[in-house]
Amino acid sequence: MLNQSADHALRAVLFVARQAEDVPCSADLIASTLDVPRNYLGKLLNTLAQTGVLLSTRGPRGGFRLAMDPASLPLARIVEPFHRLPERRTCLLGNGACDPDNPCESHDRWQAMTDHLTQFFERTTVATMLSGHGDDDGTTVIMHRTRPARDVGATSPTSGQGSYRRTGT
Amino acid sequence: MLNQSADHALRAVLFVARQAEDVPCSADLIASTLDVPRNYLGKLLNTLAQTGVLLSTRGPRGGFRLAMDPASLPLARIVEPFHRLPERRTCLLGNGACDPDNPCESHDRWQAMTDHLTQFFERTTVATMLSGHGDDDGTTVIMHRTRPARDVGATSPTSGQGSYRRTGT
DNA sequence: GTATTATATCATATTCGCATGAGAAACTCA
DNA sequence: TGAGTTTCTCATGCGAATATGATATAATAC
Repeated sequence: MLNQSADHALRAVLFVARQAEDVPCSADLIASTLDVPRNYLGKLLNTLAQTGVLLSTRGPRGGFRLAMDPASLPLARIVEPFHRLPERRTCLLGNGACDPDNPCESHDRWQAMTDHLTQFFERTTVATMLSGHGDDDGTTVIMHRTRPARDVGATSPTSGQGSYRRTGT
Repeated sequence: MLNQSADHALRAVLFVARQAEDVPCSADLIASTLDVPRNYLGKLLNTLAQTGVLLSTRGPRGGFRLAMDPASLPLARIVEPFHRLPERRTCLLGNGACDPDNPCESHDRWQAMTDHLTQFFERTTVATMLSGHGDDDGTTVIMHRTRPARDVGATSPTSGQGSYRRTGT
């Protein structure tokens, strides 16, 4: 489904999101909880911090915490740096035999499937994932981004220094 | 979406399925058409033959043809030897934190997504993929298999020696 | 300001999917 | 039977993803 890096990243963020907001999780804690090699996870957490998903603080009582409201954080934002979601342009028969202007017989069916997949990652937020079992349809669209915005930087959260208000829960 | 091997395999089978039934396609032809390295594709075609998806004949005018009615051939059957479809048992939070008896908060949502994906491959047949654009719902369930049956061997087709009757078209 | 804790970064090892090449085996046709 | 065609099989190369280890850098607490 996802490659290992994306999988680790997603699970790490969900873990961090479940903790109290202002208590950072150390990479050590996350790594041992998820049973992922320490240094390897460190690198993943690092890129998550660079893409503005997590905030990192060094030193004692340091660690990682969410950089934004989990209700505004689609899974795609977490996953994209590690795992390319399928592109709309080419379908199964790819190379020349199929493009949007001159689609092959299989194009529509294949694209319906990949679209479903892509939209799951784009529409599902961290908050949704933690909101219990799937019988409420909290999967409202939060943001539509066509391509990964790589240079997001630590986008300053809505209300001051890393303290957003949790909406639901 | 799929790894390259599964992708090549799928496209190769679709290509073969589009040809006349009794004229085998040589690996050379398929490879050049799909723009895939000859020997690499050969190995893929070989395992497709071993899993009973294709029939291979050697010698002049030899090559590969479908081993069964395309309407009875779900994409999963083609893809499984090369690409593991997601398993139902473990979800996102995997390792111990989540199992079917004691699911995590994210379990249902994640599983709904993976189920959708898995069912696409299990319910969509080669015939469906070639039946034109996706507005008819020809995706009726053909077979339900929970785990890959690796030792299928060349399951003798329904009506004698490799000559099935094509249903639609 | 020094010791401690933790992230950041670099260099390197390992594993696996992808790919290549050469030769063996099987089949057809003349 | 022998030449030609095609799949089959084995051995090997290559590169990216995964993983490890050591050191540098930053923040806190005393």
